[in-house]
Amino acid sequence: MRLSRFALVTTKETPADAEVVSHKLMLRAGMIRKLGAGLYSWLPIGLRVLYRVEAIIREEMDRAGANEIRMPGVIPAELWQESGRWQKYGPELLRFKDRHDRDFVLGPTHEEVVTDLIRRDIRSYKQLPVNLYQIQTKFRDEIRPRFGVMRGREFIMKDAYSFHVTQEDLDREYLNMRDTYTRIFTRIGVEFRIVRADTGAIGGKRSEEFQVLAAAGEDLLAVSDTSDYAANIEAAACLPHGTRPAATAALQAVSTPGHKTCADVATFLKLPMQKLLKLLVVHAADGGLIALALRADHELNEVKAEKHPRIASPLVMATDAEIRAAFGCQPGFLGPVGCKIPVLADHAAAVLADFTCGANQDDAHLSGTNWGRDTAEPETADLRNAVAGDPSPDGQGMLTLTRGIEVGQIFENGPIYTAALGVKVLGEDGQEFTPTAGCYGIGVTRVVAAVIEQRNDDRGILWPDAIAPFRVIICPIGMDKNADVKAAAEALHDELQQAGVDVALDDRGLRPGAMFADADLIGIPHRIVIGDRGLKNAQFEYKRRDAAEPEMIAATTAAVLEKLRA
RNA sequence: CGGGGUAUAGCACAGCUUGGUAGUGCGUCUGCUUUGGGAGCAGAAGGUCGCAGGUUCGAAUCCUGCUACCCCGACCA
Repeated sequence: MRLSRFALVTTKETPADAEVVSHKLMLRAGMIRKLGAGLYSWLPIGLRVLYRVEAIIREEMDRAGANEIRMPGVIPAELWQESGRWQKYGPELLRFKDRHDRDFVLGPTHEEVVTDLIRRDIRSYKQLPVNLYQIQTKFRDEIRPRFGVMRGREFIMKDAYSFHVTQEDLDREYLNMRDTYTRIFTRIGVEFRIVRADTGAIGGKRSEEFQVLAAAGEDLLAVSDTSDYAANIEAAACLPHGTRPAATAALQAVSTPGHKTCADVATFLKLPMQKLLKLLVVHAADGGLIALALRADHELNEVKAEKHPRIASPLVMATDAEIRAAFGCQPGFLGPVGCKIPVLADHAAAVLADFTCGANQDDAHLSGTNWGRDTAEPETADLRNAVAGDPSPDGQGMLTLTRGIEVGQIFENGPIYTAALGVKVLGEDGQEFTPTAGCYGIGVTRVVAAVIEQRNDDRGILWPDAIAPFRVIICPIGMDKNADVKAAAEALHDELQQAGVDVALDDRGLRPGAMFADADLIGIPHRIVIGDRGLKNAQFEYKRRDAAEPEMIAATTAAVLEKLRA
């Protein structure tokens, strides 16, 4: 490819609204341009990277026995109503009507559509298992799109769905996909970690995420410092540990006028947050209210709360009015003593003794509070987010927290969608049964951003060879003035191309500094500089993008190929 | 959805407080010189100042409404 004919626009300056490195570099390198909030055009240089990522995914999915299909992005609402997600899925689901006033959604994921496909075409157990995948544009009306392509509203996803006769076969395919994803991300050349996950909006039982470790990541991960345990904070269990010390202090009212927040009360009473108990009030599963007791320094884990049988799902926090009706005071002064609604205590909160909590009366707290003595023994549950230093749930080591970018997730859905859509297949025994299913996603556009987050320096991107827009760039110096340089550069370009190497020739006639700056910014892994200086000694200059210094090599295509192979 | 902010040339910004006919840098174009890490000089093009109203002799500037975009938060006990 000759850069003079390639639509490439790089910039020295970064547009004001880019915050994270990958977003800045993608804009500066001319990979993407923004159209609207969370909506991006992919320009030639960016598209090349995207296609390479897609190609690796296709190869590995096909190798794993999956079949590529393509479903529509626009889906009739009926299917979503049938699965129940028309109601369950929140405002992230973009809904609209056609000219006949019929409801449609812009697909954020395609369980319903594939399941419908299966329902129509799969008649016999002999047609199973089957794994269908597509690489397609999805739309999710994110609350807050940000970080460029990392959290866009429109994005490209590889989504795969498998259907099985038995749970064992689903387990087999789940592991098959786990291996496939491992191969995909390894080939792409990014460092990742497989992490236990919550099943979220998709639903189902077993699930793991593929996380690219990066400081800019939006997900918090809890990782054991000794074992291989790793989980998304949403799914990291906090097991009960420690026992409650005996009560020593007497229950005592303390005046805390206007001190509503935990931090405020702790400072005012000169107490550590760990000795303070907070009460959050949420809607209960039975339609009433339920109070959740947590240590003041801990955070409620909404995912865990939602799953608790006594708590309403989705989680709804009580309003100030509801709290006043139930407690007779404002939030900020709530406590378990004399509490008229059921109390569910987090394991860590339940082992507190002599703690301070709200007095259920405005401007007052209670010190020296003890479970069992001043209140009933609370029912306990795991309700909080793990924090650094917690024991690892597998009993080995301590948890540390790090950030990650979720680039893939695999699920065992089980029969939820097949049952909801009434998929019936004839079994070996002549009886109808409902197949069980799994689904497996990769955020293709996000992978591109995640790789950049992990691989960049102050000059630009450092692409791994596998997904670089070009593997090698030729920078001829003074090409327009020097016929030898021009001839050598063009010959090398043509010969590399014939050898199947994806090569760019910078024939734009720029000054050397500008050429080098662009090559570094765009992140091309290998660079050949051809100048009359080197040519006199029959030499090219070769530099790896990540090497400190260039080296001189013989001015032959073979010598260049040798370097590319290394 | 709540809070905050921004909107002026392709990009980044100044000008607005105190109303008077729109500017800087980068980029782009032309010419000459230059050519191993984003060149120098000279010249040039490019703006309905987000949109709609209002105030005023006069509005980028003041007022009202709208729209778009960005940031923070959505755990608060």
